[in-house]
Amino acid sequence: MKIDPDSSADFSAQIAKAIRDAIIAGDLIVDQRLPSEAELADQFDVSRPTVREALKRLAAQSLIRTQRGASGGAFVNRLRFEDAYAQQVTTSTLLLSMNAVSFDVACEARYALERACAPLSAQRRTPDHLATMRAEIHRQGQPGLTDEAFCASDVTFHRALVDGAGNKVLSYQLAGAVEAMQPLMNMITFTARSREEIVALHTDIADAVEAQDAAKTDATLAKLEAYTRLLAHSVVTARAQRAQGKEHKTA
Amino acid sequence: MKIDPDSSADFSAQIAKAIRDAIIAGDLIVDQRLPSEAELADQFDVSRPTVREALKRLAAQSLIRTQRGASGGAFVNRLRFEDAYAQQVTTSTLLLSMNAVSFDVACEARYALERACAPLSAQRRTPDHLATMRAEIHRQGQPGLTDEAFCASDVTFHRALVDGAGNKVLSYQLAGAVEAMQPLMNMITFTARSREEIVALHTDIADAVEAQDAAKTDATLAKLEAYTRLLAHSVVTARAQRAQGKEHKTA
DNA sequence: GCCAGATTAAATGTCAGACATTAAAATGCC
DNA sequence: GGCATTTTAATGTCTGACATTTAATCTGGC
Repeated sequence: MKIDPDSSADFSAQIAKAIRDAIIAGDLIVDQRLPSEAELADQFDVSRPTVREALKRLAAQSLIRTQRGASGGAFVNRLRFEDAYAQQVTTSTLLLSMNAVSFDVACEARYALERACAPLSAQRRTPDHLATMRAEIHRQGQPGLTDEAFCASDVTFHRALVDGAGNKVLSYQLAGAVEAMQPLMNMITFTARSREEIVALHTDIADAVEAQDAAKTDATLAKLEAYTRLLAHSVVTARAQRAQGKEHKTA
Repeated sequence: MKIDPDSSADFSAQIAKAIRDAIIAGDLIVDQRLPSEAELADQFDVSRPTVREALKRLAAQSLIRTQRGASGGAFVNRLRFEDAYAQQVTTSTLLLSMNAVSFDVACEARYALERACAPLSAQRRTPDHLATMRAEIHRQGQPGLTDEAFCASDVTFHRALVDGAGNKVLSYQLAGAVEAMQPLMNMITFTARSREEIVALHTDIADAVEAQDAAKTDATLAKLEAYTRLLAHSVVTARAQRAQGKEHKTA
């Protein structure tokens, strides 16, 4: 592992890349200890602060963990699904907000992926998953719930549906798609009427999943997607009308 | 934004979190310049190296970029889909390899997600996507292709299929699932016979997508998934037999 | 011989100050 | 007014030191 002093990239970025590549290639295995910062500084012929910057880059990606004290150091981290979830959600959320992704595009992606899980979930869901779904449906029906709490419960409901597929890779991939939608969903005002409608659809989904009816689960999810987009569009339309009203006033 | 000197976490981790949260909350907007390192060091009451470690953490997640020189500094980065792809692929690859995810689980997730895209792709694919798919099919039929090159072409083919859906969010989510499978796929030895079979299925998919036949696209993908798993299982079986053979010898 | 407590050592975490390098902005000259 | 030069403000890097944490080691008493 060497770095190029003439490269335009920072030393710390080059060192981080070298170590990252070694981890991906399997040259460094899980729980293996890296050389101490001083030794790495010697090896790469840079100072310790530079090495530290590189290690912090890797720590930010959960690729290593550090431990203080004697027999401490930096260790290759076993990347856990839970760690990856969090990063995925952050990244997905920022992607949507920073790239002006429309509600329709995000919604389409989310439901397309979720419908991919539905047949598997109908087949394999456990009583636990069903219980979570029922509990969230009940919560969603309670009056006095804020829109944010309603959205959060919605996320939990859909995660239970996805987790029902019993495939950790799928759950991981979907975590981003479902949770990243939340800020967009929060723009919607959920009236008593629309909550009623959503709770009814959620109930249909839970029933279909409980009955292990993949086709009905899929069909109901399609309905829910259509209804969600309808709600979002009505928000946009209302907003546009208000804006036009203002325009008339100022004109 | 403040940090807690009594917290068990590093200062640099706390500072990174504070800035990251500010970005997610929208308090810092895209292309906005952060205070200089010296100013941040003053604000948080830490030294400049500590601030730098925090900034490197954020840079590793592509949340900021830095520029040298006068009127340089750290700027909030617009997180691009391309940047996010790369991180997704790295993370997904490591997740699979470090958590001993079985071929079946990964394969199931991948095809479930891909089949979610298929109907949309059949509907919206452009001539460009079809051309890419045809070109890769042609390459896959050429003799003398290494297994690695065959796999790489396979990835390109499937990415064209996914991109055909014309939904950047879907493409982003799928990038990880498809590319992360590559190391697992590379375990398979593709015989002339199996390549022929795969090329035939790919051709069927391209035909179905060109004909905008969503049902047939989906059905053929299902066949391809079944065949891929069959190939993988035969590898596992062969390996087990060899192991048993050895056992007999040594016994 | 064994265990509890004190000591030591090795590592990361943090700081201070300095210099090098870069690139934009200000300046001055013609 | 335009071009070359200088200034300046920022990041990138280095050195050396001290603080803190933690495991291993040593030591003394029983």
